[in-house]
Amino acid sequence: MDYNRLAELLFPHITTTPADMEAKYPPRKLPEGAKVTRFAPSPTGFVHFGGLFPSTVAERLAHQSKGVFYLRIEDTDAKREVEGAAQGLIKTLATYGIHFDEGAVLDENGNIADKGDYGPYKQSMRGPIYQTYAKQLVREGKAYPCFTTEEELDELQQVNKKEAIKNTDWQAEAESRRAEMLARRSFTLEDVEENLRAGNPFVLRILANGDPEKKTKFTDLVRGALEIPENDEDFVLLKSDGIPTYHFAHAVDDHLMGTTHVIRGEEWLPSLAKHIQLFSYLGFKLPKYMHISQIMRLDENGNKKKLSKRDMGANMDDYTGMGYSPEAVCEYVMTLLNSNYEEWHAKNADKPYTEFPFNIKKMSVSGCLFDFNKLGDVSKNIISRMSADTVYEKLTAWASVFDPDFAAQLTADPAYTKQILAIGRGGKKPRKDLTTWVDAKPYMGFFFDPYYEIVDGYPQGFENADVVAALERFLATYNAADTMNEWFDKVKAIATELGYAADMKAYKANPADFRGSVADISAFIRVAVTGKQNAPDLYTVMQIIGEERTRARIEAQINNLK
RNA sequence: GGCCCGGUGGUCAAGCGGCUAAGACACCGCCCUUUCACGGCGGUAACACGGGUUCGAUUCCCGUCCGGGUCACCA
Repeated sequence: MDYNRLAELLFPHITTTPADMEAKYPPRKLPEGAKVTRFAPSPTGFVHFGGLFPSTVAERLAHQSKGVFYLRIEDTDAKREVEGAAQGLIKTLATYGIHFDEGAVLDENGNIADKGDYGPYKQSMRGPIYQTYAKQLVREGKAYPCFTTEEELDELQQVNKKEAIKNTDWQAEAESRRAEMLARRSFTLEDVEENLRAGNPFVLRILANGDPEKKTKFTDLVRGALEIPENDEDFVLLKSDGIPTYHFAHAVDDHLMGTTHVIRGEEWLPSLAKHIQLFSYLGFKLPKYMHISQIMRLDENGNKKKLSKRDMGANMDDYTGMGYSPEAVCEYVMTLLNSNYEEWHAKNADKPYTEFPFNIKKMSVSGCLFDFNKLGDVSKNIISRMSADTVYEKLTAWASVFDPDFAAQLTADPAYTKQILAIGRGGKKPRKDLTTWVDAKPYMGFFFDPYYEIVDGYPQGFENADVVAALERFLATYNAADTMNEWFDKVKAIATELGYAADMKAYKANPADFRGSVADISAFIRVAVTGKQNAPDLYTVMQIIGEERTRARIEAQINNLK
């Protein structure tokens, strides 16, 4: 067969050569050891937790090595593309600290633009580049056109219909596919000319020369030594619209763009054979690969499943609404990514995670379960270390979007709100009341009159009259100017007066001797003032709320209970 | 079903031929405490199984089992 002729037939409009491309996209000039990595999402939806993973690794590796981290939009499947998804991706990634040096960026109008010398960074704009290499492969007899239509193929591939998967005769399936593939390979130039004249679309397939019985040794940076069977499948390089498949685009782009480390999910491992073959056909140097294990969730049968779009916690845009700050999520990701992160963080509590020396060798090979408990713990610690001012800013920013009514309360008197937020904050052992911003309202809502309500009720085992008696005495002696000790002494005096134990030890020794304890008296007052049985230090709370409102709340309760 | 990857407590995980098998989260108990939140102390709980190799296997090899991934003109 005259392959040059075939190439001209197939790609008459392509006049560029691979050499032209190499000249246009020369190797990058970077210091020794600098890594070039990328994140290459397809704009089909939101950023997935499972996508934040590899992108965090890629970002860390590039920036830690003074290399380049770029964004490439893999929009080769027009059918699945979602309007505006690429823009959303960029914004979401940015909130999680994923910033790109190069590639697709948002311009001032919010549109996707290119930044850097290796573009375009949208694959749909790179048709001629791919076709240049495609033409070359045809010339070399390494790729061929296939005029079999998608519909015809579908009939052969009932295997991929999920429902049929169990009843499939795999043996027969494989054989018929193999036969089909071999049949596709035999054609004449005349066949091609005829199809072309008839306007029939074709896909370009690789002419696979591998023997799956033969394994090639391969080293993955996270998984170590691997044995990859050679590829013998004539997979598609160019779809009938002239746009490449992932495999082909991966080879051409990562070569031309100078990617040194390909970081992607482990679902790509089975395709690795194809990529090795392609790079070899194209005469490209194979980049280093890291296949990151996936994040899992538990299904109803207790089995692990890969975290998918619909799962809780999958959509990165949801975390904000759930009240998690991006720092918390990033730190949680780090704990999963590098097992020694927590140890480092314990010693460097004040440093941002970006200073952590990220190490490929510390990455886990097996997929881990998403753990909200752990995320919560990380988040709680982060919030506890913030200053009252910082919490005020973040909380009000969050509330202004997700709970405007609450935001209005919080910002009505910033000094007041900050006083509340300062309770137990600072010092070695700060309180850890807030796991997420969502917790703030139930925790501190009672400080604001509109949210004050009796939610817990008074302690069990007491009559309303008991509560009223205690509250009335308290009101009679209450002086907002008292110190904490004076204040509590008065509470104790009330306890004694009403037959409650003022001393907890004495009460615990002989509970039957008393009506209750000073703890109960405190609880009565606490519920009256805060509406809850659990709250931060009562004296402090009353100081912040102020004498007038404290009295008003207690009086209202007395009237209510009478 | 073929191929590939994996298997240490409920979860995340240290471990790299010799240890009473770390630590963190979660859970439970005790202490502190007028409640809560912290903090302190302690506890329950693991090397999937069977064969090798070896003086000795969680660690190396093989098999079994289990789990995951993948088998498109999707990425």
